[in-house]
Amino acid sequence: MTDYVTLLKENDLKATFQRINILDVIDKSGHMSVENIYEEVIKIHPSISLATIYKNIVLMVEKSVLVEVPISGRKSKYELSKSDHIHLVCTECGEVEDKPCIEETDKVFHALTDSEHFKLNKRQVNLYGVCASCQKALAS
Amino acid sequence: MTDYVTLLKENDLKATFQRINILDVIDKSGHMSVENIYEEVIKIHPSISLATIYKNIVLMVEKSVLVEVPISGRKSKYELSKSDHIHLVCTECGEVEDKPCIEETDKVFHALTDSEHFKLNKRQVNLYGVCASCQKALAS
DNA sequence: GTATTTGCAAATGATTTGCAGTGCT
DNA sequence: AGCACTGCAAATCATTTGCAAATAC
Repeated sequence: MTDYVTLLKENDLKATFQRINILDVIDKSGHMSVENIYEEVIKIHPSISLATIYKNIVLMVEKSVLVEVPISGRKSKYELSKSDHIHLVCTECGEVEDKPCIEETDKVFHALTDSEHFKLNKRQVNLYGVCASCQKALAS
Repeated sequence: MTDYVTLLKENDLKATFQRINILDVIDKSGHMSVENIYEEVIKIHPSISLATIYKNIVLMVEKSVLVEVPISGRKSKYELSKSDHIHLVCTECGEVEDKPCIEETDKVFHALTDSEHFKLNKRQVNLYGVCASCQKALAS
């Protein structure tokens, strides 16, 4: 289990029970919408308010503890900051799966942006399709 | 100038003045938020309502005439459907620029998804950074 | 002890909906 | 003519804000 207390303190955020639970819940699931986070955290900490979830997501995104994953046709999800990767987004069930990023791809991106004098900071690759389990469900 | 009337009719949508103007405005700018679309279209067609803009965007995205471009930390923008490309998103001014997609990158994506038994339908690549003109503005 | 954070309730903002009238084909 | 589309106003849903009480350090 990751040490969320340290992670928070390193980013000048007090280690409250609420924050630790938000991080824990996101980490367990991988990618979650605000609504989903609330539904899960409230099970562990029934008195938490939705406003607290919102305030903390905003704060933790600012501090780069969390990353927003915007998705076509759905609400954004949030994930813990981690090394670059690609998202496979299922358009049926909405699940997001991570795949490691390929080094070659990254080189291509830099080549593209350098020629534009564009100072590249962050890559975001979403591949939309149908996951294996939804394909099965659809076939039946 | 593209023939928006044909484009609409091919997609079973009546060619109303409102829709033609929405398409025209998006095409001219490249990428626009709902708000921006409304601000521009109202100049040409002052009686249009925001509800009509919303209804038509939903409809045209369903019919794949438009594509949603979700962006971290901002409202989604919309563009006309066109061949695959990459978005350079400036985190300062919010402008989005298109770059042609590299064939190699596409092969890599397919390799990644095939191994997952993931049926790939759509690619969405956003590269976030600072555009040339914002770099200049920031330097001064 | 002090500054930050929380939870509540209210405010704001964004998007959707219902419906009567209008316009495309 | 007939159905789809528009515009308005109201409804809903999502997110933000202000403030008094609670908590981390």
